[in-house]
Amino acid sequence: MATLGELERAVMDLLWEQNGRPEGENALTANELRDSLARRGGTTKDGKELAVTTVLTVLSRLEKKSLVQRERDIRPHRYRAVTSREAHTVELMHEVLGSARDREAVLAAFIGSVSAQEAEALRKMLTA
Amino acid sequence: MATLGELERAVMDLLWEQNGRPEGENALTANELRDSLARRGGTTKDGKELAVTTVLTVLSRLEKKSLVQRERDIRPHRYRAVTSREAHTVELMHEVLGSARDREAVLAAFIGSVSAQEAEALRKMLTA
DNA sequence: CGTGATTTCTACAGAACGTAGAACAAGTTG
DNA sequence: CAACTTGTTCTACGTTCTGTAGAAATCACG
Repeated sequence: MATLGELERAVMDLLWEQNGRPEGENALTANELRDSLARRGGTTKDGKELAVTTVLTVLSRLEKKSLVQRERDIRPHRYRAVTSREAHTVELMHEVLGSARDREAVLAAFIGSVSAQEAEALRKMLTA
Repeated sequence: MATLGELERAVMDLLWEQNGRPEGENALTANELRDSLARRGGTTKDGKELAVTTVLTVLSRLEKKSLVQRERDIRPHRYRAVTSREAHTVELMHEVLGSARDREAVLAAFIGSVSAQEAEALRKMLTA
């Protein structure tokens, strides 16, 4: 499955936060990401700041996974998330669901396992 | 995430298939599993049959992950899945959903992404 | 062309998983 | 009980994925 590592996840979170921001403002550079990560107490597991190359490596891997797209024409390359966080989550849910034989049975169990409020919200969405 | 490897998955699939079978009949031994895997063309990636120890190792790992429970008192230990395949899938879906900020947004997108039949089935479940 | 900023390559350590031999335990049989 | 047979546990190695980053190559600019 396309499950992300801790750092990859942190990077994606930052990129996803940029979603919705005006065009040209929604892409970050490796340095900006590195700084944001540091601020978030994110840093390294031991506490020191990450090296930019580390962030760049992660970004490359995320690009290979088609989760990130980068602007190569400008000099400090800028990176943006390809999809929204929600879309990505939904994709994962489908991946999971896809591994089931009886999809409806899973959906039924799933429905029965969400909170009452969420069930109600779902009902409205479906009957609307 | 508690994502399974290919072989672990294959083993779980076999164990899950035993679900619903009469008590005492729903647990398999390592050898039975090895044979079933071989029959399923499962075998090794190169084609030969798996060693029983391989299956046993995987079973141990699955036990550690609380996906499998084993009867230690009888001699050829017998293994059974702790939960149903559906329950497990639902659990995974929740894990995925848990990583979202806006759960309802995800649910909404999810609803919009399932087939019409499934949406209809969901609607019935929720309005029933 | 030299320098500083950026990116790409290469590398290594740790975890998870596939795979299995070696060693150990237990039940069976003469 | 000793020799066997069968099953289980230990230990180990190769691969892939992820975190982490230095070294080397590339760029833009004065």
